[in-house]
Amino acid sequence: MLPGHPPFQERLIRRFSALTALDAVDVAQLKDIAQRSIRLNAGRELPVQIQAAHSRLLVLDGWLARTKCLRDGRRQIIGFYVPADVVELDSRPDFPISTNVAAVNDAVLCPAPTSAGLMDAYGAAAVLDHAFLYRQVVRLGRMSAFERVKDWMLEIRDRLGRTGMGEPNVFGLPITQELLGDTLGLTAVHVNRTLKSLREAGVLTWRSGIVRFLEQDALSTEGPAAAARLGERGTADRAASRLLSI
Amino acid sequence: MLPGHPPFQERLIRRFSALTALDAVDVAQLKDIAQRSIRLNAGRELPVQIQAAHSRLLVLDGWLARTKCLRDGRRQIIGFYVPADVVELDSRPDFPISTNVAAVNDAVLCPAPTSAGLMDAYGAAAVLDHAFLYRQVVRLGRMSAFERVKDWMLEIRDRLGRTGMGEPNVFGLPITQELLGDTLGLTAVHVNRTLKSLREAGVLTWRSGIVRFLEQDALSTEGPAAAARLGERGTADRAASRLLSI
DNA sequence: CGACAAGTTGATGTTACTCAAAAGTGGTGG
DNA sequence: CCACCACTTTTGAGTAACATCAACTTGTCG
Repeated sequence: MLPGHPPFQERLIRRFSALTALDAVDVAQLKDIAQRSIRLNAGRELPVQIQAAHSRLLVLDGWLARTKCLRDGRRQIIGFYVPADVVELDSRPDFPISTNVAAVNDAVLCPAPTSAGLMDAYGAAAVLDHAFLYRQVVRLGRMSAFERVKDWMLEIRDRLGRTGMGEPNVFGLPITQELLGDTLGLTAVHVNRTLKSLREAGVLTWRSGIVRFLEQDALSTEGPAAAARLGERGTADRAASRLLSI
Repeated sequence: MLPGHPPFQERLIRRFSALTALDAVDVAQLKDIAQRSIRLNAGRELPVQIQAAHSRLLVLDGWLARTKCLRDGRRQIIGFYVPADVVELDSRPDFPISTNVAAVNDAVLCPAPTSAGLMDAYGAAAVLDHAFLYRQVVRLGRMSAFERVKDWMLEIRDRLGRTGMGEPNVFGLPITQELLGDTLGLTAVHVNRTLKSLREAGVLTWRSGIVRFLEQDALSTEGPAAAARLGERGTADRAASRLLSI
């Protein structure tokens, strides 16, 4: 655990308290999870027997990634799991797509306790994760490399921040540029060049595992709301007629 | 309703029966939904009051799209809802991203009945939809335009096929090339060129709203399973060392 | 038929990829 | 402590894929 990071129990309590009201039983369960921990070394996939034995795991420490590799070696990282995230393991073998969960660095997980308040929190966390998946689709489908990296960094900053990891505009990012490329649909080389241009544009720096946002207006790549109908099209400015809310 | 398509009650029963065992009550509820139907004209967004009043809707007829528009007018279609799909409406205003649901063509929906068996089916459908979202991420992040269009067509063929819409390799596709471009992160012009190359490659044709797959091996753009660890890398062939299951 | 949306094609521009190599980083053992 | 190794980051040069801009054609519906 890095200095400046709260212990994992505190991170879990902080995060789930923000999602739902926890009672004494919920908190007691969270404080009691360390002994059932599952360790996963960097690069290792979550073993099948673990996935079969549990439907839901909590991330206590380390980062994990949900990945999909095509048979020619191309890899897509669908998303990362950071400390205090909930890993849902309900996938079936007969799926339209099968993915894997692997540890990005040495990670510690545990079976998710099942008290009522915590179950509520898992539900809320699942809905949030779903929204992040939407955001990932928008990043990949309609953003430039520059925007993708910036938007992803903002997302991770916020996700780490809500468990007390990192200051408002500084956080530790324990992944390689290649992994970021596989997340954002870019090559590692292009990620590197994009980081350079983000640095030169005064947006952020990322050195020796620490990301610093330099702008004060580093809030969002999105903007104010507007409204339009699907398929509607202005005769003059087509783009302007399609706006929707952020 | 196009000729050759089963009525919507039959489509719903067919689809949900494949997801879970339905009893007489479930079937009766499905047969009784027509009178509560919600009509949505092509291009119209799902009204806020409908989203507030219901947590889940069933698509009886027509296609809908979940969209996200950036403030400069770029639009991403996150996914489509086709007849017999379940639209979950649990998003909150304070989300990391806000999306809209709009009708692609004249559509009919209804509030989802809540018998026990159907609730099971909705859960299974939600898990499936989640997997399709993963697939969308992989398409956008790591596939060429050619592969994206082909893979998406296969997905839609399968999704329509399981409710009896369309023959094994022929189905109606009631959208424009521009909408497909907004789905696959491409311009309408490039979608058009890609369709031409798919035609010339003997993969599929799409004329006057009908898609026909021409290959008999049109099963999947993915392939056999392999195994690797995140971050592992062969000294000789890096790509080959990263394979994972389909 | 006329009007408008959708599809098609060509020419050109830009973004990101590929291949290649050098320089930096961290760990490990002599 | 240093040498070595593997990995990662960085930069350059050339290329491929996709976007953009601008016509023109086809289809659809009144």
